[in-house]
Amino acid sequence: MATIEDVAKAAGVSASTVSYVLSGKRSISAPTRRRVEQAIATLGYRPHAGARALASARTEVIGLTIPLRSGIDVPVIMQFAGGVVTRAREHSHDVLLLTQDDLEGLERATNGSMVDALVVMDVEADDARIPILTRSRQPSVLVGLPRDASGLSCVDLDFEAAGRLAAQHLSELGHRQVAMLGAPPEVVDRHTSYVDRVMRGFAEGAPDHGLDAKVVSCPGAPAEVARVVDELLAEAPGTSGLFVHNERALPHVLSSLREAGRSVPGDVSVIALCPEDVALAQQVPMTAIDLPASTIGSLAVDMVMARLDGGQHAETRLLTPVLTTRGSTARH
Amino acid sequence: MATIEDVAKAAGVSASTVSYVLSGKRSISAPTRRRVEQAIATLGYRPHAGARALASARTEVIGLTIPLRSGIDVPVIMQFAGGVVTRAREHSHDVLLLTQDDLEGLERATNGSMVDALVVMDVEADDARIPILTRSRQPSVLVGLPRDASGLSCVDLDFEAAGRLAAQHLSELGHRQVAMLGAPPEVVDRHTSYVDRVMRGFAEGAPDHGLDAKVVSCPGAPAEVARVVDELLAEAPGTSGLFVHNERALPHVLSSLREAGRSVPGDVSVIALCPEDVALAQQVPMTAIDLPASTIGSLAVDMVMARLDGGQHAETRLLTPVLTTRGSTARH
DNA sequence: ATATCAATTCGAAGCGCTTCGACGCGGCAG
DNA sequence: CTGCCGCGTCGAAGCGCTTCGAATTGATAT
Repeated sequence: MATIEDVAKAAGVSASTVSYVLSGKRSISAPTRRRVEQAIATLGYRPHAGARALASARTEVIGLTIPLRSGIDVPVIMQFAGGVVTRAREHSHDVLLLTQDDLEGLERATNGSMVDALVVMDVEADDARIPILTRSRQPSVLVGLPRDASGLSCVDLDFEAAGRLAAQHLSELGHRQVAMLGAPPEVVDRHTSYVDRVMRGFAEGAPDHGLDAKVVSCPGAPAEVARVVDELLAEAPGTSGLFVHNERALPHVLSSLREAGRSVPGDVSVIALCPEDVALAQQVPMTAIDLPASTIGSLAVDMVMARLDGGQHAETRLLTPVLTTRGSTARH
Repeated sequence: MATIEDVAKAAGVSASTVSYVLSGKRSISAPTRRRVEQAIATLGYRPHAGARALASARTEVIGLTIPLRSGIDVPVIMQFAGGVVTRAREHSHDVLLLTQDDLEGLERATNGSMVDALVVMDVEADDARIPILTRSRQPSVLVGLPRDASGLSCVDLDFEAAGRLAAQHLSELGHRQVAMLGAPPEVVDRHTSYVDRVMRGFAEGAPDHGLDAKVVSCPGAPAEVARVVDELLAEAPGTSGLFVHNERALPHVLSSLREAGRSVPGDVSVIALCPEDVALAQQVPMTAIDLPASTIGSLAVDMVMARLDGGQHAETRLLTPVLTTRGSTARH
C-alpha cells in the first residue's frame, strides 16, 4: 500500500504538506495542492486508519449496538440501523457494529479507542451498559430512556405520549371499551424502556378519556396471537377498539378478528404503532402512529456528532408521535 | 487512558514483556505473567486498537456489507448479520458495517487498512465491488455467486437446487400445473444472483418432472400480491401448486388464495423458500425449503478466517437445500 | 572452574500519520 | 535600504504498540 511518504515523493513535497492538503488545516498553494491530489489519485492512496487514529486520537468511526435477541421487531431495527449508517456517512464516519449484551465489546470499543462515539439501541430501564458509557471518554446517545440518564444523551419517540394518543383517538371515535396488545411477554419482562412507556401511556390515558381499557402482552406466533385475541374477546366482548404495539403479531391480530367474525373497521377499530411501511403492508391499510425508526437513527447520529465537535451538552429529545388515519378505524 | 507503558511500570517490567503476556508469542514466567495481569486488571487497560493495527498490520476487524435498499427481505438479512457478528466474535474479531453500494467505503476499508477481511452480501451477477475485492490485500467471501468469481471465495444456499427441489416435490405430490412467485420486479431486474438462480432452477426443473410451470415476479404490497395471484389463477385456473420465494408477499399470497376460494393445502399446495421462523409464523405452518441465513453468515466468517490464518485457498461452497414438510402441502 | 544452553526479559526500531515550531521568501511600511 | 509580517512549506517529535535481536541469569554439561 502506498503511504503518505510515497505520495509526498511523487508530488515532490514533504509528508506534512500532504497531510495538510488532506486535512485542510493549513493553507496550501493551489499548484501544490493540485500536484498532491494528482499523486493521491494515481497512487490510489488512502490514509492508514490505524496510524491516523494513533496520531490524531480520532477514529472517524462510531459504535452502534443493536439487539439480536428474540422477540424484537426486526424491520424496525434495520430501519434504525440504516438511518444511523447513512447519517454517519454524511458526517464521514463509519460504523462499528456491536451487539446488545456484549459488555466486553463496549469496553474494548471505548477504552481501546476503536470509536469516537456511541449510539446505543434498545436501552433498558436499568441498563448494565450505562456505567460503562458514563465512565467512557466518548460521547454516547441512548435510544430509549433509562431510569437514570444523568450526563447521557437520549433520543426516542415519546412512547408514553403515543400510548395516550392512541387512547384519545379511540375515544374520539366513540369507542368505550378498548384494549392494547403489547410486546411479547419475554420483552415486557426485560423492561425495555419503550415497551413500558407505551403501556403506561395507554393505561393511564384511557381513563382520562372515559375508556375502559385492558392491556395485555402478546406473543408473535400466529396460534398464540389467536389465543390472546380470543381470550380478550371472551373476557370483554364489548371491546371495539384495539391498539397494537407488536409488528409480528399485527397481521395475525387482523386475521384472528376476522375469524372471530369481527370486521375491521366495521366492528373493531385497530390502531397500530409501527413504521409506516408495515402499516401499509397489512391486509387493511392501518391507521397507525408512525414509528420513525430511520429518523431516530439519523437524529441520534446528529446529536452525538454535535457533542463530538460542538462540545454540546447532553440532552434528551422525545419525538412527538403522529397518528395517520387510514382504513382500519371508523366511528363507533 | 492507561497505556502499555503504565502497565509495564505498575508491574515492574518492560513494555515488550506486557505485549508478550498479551499475545502469548513468547514464554513468560508465571510470576511475571501474574503481576502483569494484575496490573492490567487494576488499571482497566485495553490496548489502543489503532496503535496495534499500525504495529502489527492486523485490525481484528472484519468488514460486512449489507444491503439497505428496497425489496429486500429484512429478516433474512438480520439473521445473516447476526450469524456473522456472533461468529466473528468467536474468532475475536469485531465487525465494521458497510453499505451495499458504498464503493468508496469499500476502498477506504480495504486500502485504508480498516479491516482484515470482508464478507460481502447480496452479490449481483456483475458486481461492481468485485474488482475492488480482487485487487485488495484482504481476503473476502461473497455471499452469492457472481458471474466471474475467480480468486474469490463464495458461499450460499444452492438456490438453483432449491428451485429444482421445489419442482420435484410438487411433482411428487401429484401436481401438474404449478407456478413460482418470485422476488419483486425491481429485485429481479438487479440480477441479484440468488434470485436468478432460484427462478432458473424451478423453471428448468419443472419440465424434467413433467410439470407445466409459470414463473412470475411478485411485489410485496398486499394489493399487488392479490392482483398477481388473481391474474395467475385467471390465466392458469388449473394451478394447484405454488412455490413462493418472497417473504413479504407470502402472507398475502395465502390470504389471496383463500379469498379466491382456494384452500391451502386442500386446493393448492404452497411451498415457501424462507427462514424457518418465517415459515412457522404464517397462518398455516408452511412446507418450506429453509433459508439458513444465520448458518451461512457463520460459515462465511469461518471461511474468511481460514484464509486469514490458514493461507487457505479461495473456495465456493453451496449448501444443499432441505425441504421440511408442514401443513401447506398435500397430495393431489 | 569454564563453556554451553535454554528460559526470560529488555531495548530499540519502526509501523504511518498528525501537528507544532521554525524557516525561507516576497511584499509592504517606515 | 531595513525590518516586519504572513504565506507556504518543511523537519522532527511523538502517538502506543509489536517484534526482532541481544542481554542476563541460573543451570547443566565438560
